[in-house]
Amino acid sequence: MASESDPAPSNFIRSMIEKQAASTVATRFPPEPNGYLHLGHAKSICLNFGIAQDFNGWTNLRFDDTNPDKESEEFMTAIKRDVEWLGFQWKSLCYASDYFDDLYSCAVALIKSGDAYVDSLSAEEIREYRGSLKEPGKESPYRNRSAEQSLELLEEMKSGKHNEGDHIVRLKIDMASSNMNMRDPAIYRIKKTHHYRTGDKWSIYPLYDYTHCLSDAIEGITHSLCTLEFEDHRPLYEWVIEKVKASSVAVELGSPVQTEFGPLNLEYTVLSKRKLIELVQKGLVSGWDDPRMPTISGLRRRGFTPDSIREFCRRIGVTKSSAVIEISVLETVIREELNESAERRMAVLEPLKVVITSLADDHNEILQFANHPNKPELGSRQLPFTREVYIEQSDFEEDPPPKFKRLVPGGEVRLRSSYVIRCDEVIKDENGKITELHCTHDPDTLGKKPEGRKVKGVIHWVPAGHSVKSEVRVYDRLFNQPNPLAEDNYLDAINSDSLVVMEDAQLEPALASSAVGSSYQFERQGYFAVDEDSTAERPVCNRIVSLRDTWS
RNA sequence: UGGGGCGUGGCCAAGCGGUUAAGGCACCGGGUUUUGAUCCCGGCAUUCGUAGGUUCGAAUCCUACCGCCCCAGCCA
Repeated sequence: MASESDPAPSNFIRSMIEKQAASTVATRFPPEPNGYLHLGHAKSICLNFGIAQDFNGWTNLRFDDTNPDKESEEFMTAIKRDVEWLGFQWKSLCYASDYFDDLYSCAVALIKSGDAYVDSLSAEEIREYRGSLKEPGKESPYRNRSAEQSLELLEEMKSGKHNEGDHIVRLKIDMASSNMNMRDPAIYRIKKTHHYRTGDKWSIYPLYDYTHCLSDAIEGITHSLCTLEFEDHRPLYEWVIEKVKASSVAVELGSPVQTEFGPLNLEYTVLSKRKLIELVQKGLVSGWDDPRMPTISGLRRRGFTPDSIREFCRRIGVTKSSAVIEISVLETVIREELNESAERRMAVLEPLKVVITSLADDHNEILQFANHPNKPELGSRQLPFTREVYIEQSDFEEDPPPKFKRLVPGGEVRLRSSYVIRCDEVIKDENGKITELHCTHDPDTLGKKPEGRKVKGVIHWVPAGHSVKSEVRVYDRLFNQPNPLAEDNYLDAINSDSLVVMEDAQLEPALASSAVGSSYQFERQGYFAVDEDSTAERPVCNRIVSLRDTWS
């Protein structure tokens, strides 16, 4: 497992910073509070906070709250929790809305300097005037109206005198630019929505391209790291800061530099907030923290740890290409961590009763079980061995496939940390369904190999009268396609078997009072975490990940 | 035939003119094992999208071509 001493791997951003020998490295993680954080954000968080840490700098958490239609306090709360849970501390908690007054002053200054204007074209007209990828746009007839007139209209927009869509503030750049972002981008729109933080003060809200760069500059961010899709926005980012600096506004601005890195893509899932919102809203998952979701909260509930997610981010690297990461990378990081740290327990997910006829009805032999096969310091626990036990249905086959090394009629198998048993009789009901097995045990096999023969198989079990009935939720990938977006509709690729509930699982008694969130290895099956749906009478466990399986 | 990016093994990814082309995941052996787990040992790119060129020497420099991604929200 990765330790704190594992150095962050080299990447192009770190190399760049090393060459710069900058005095400070100031970054920010700037989510819009319109949803929950997911693995893609984790990559950005680890990059932004990690790189600042390593260069003795700092990182702000900034909510990009410029679109009150979609944003809420619930999301801000969840985001803060997730960043902290991942193990990072921000220097300042900031909000783009903190800068609304400054941003407005800057807009006034840009109008005065002739770098912005109020346009009164409709949205459709603006789209037509914008031209296409291959054809230049046309200038709005309002583009050259006087600064005084624009200022007057802006003031009216701000005070709510106009309806949404009536006017808009645009930068005056170049309608013929080959970069669409430079064709007089909009920077303020009328929106008469209550804002969680600023209330009803504003009836205009600034747009991303205008807000983000200035927010970075105001906070003194040195390295503004974002994903590849914003590459085309960089010239605009720089243009805005330069023009505002050249104006006479009394807003102090630093000189942030935007650098873009490749977004994270993970097989068998989707990592776009819009689509995750859709999954939640359509009820295709139980919520943002559904253990199948690639959200931080979903992974946490599933049983992933902050360390494992940070290690995942370390392993995938940071480059300028859009990587598609195999799911095995994620599975491996949590397996590696839990293999070291998780205590072993026995649990039978689909029970089959076994009667050991060679034992007395009241046989109750206390056996000792190591909590970890390679770590004696983790201690041991006791488990009674009784006449009736449960084994896994899949550990018995009347007609076994080749190389099957579990229990078969007339065959022997080792009950884990206990005795070797032989299957004497298969009991079935009138439908031919196996209801129980009658076996005999070899009393001379506790802690030693049987005489004169080899028993290859070892299976897990629980004592029938002493086990705890519980619900075990076996999760699988949410989509059945490596790339759900390759479908016409990605929802067609939803895996209908992504959750299988084992209603009759039997846990060994030591698991009865496990704390919510604690995780264990259920021997031979995988790693499981105790879910928050657990009750005192009925624990609920989530399968985090199966054990590696080179047989089936 | 608008602009911006990216192409190193199945998936990531180091590499920055001289290395036998790191490492991880995956996969394939073999050993240990009372978890078909773990652990251990071994294998896994004569080659860096393709074709030319520069150079004593190229994944690294140049040229052309090919492929993939992003951009026409009053979203971020």
